[in-house]
Amino acid sequence: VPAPERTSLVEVVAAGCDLLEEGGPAALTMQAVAARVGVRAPSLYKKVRDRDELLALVAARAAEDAGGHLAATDGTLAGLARAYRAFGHERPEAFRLLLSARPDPETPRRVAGPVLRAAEELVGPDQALEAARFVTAWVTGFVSMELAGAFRLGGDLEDAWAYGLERIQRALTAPA
Amino acid sequence: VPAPERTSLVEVVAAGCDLLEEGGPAALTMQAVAARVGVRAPSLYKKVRDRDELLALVAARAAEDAGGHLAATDGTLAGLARAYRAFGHERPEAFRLLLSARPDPETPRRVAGPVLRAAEELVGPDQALEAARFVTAWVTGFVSMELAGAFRLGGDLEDAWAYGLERIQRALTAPA
DNA sequence: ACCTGAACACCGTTCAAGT
DNA sequence: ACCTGAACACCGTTCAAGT
Repeated sequence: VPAPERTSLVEVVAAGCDLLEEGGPAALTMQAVAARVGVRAPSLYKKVRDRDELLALVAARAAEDAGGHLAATDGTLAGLARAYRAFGHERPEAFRLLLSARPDPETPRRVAGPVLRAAEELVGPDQALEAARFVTAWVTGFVSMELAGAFRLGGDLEDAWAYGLERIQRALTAPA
Repeated sequence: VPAPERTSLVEVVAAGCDLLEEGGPAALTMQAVAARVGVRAPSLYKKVRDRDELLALVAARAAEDAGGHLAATDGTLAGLARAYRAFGHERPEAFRLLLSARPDPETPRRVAGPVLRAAEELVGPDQALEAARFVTAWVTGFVSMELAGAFRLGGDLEDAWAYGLERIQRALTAPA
């Protein structure tokens, strides 16, 4: 006797995203997700192999959302950097998860695309990859430390951001 | 009737460090730590309020160890960057914990000292803090992404490292 | 064909009872 | 004064039994 689904994978992943942002990874329990989609925990294993796979799916959706932020910019390095930082401020837990979990190998490629194009615009195709990694590492590190509260020596964070962004642009455009 | 201690806080924290590096945060359970120091789990609560405090102590020791790496360099930005990266390679889990957990506010200050001095040497006292944050963010981001396997577009990672380091030095020494 | 209660192993934590 | 077994609440996961 067939029985209709009472929820869907999309709904489960969405509930996971919400719980993650509301209470961190520890709040993303199978029971909490199940309760949120109106089902009991064991039913989730029809949609998902285990909690780790659910976390990976949540990370993949976070990557897509971050990619959306990037796609909505003017495409300059400064615009992309600002957008990535803004995403980190709006969804700190998703941002952190992106750096710890490994989503499927395809999604990050879509995120890296805009950065790679902006870098190529600035330094040409030969150094585009290195330049993109240079910018990405700086932004990722800056936002990670910011979110972790690791900038503890006083001073203005916005100054540090503007300083870094300006130096990066100068470093990339200056003649060798 | 008094009873002698069968372990010590230092031993407990050391066991925590080892377990963390061997199997990640999930392997750092109270039972595993207890077993490693030859005691039962409830006894740990004589040394430590809860698991979170133990994690914070492990993070603090990781910060001290990282500081040791930095202190053993020539004190240049390049040397400090290389040493911090080397620490990340030797103790990836400790490195990750440093970015997620918050150790006591005093230890990071000792880590930041050498970087701040090297930055001041290069750009003068007015921009020392911003410059130090610039370098630190880049190195932190680079190593984090490296450890997470987030550099997925091929290319040589050592090239990307050298490229970034060289650009940073150029950006900091170039005239405004 | 999905959903569920019950069960199992494991975890963090508490506490009264041992020595 | 520390250590422990037992207990509790919670978690991820499995599975036979329901519909």
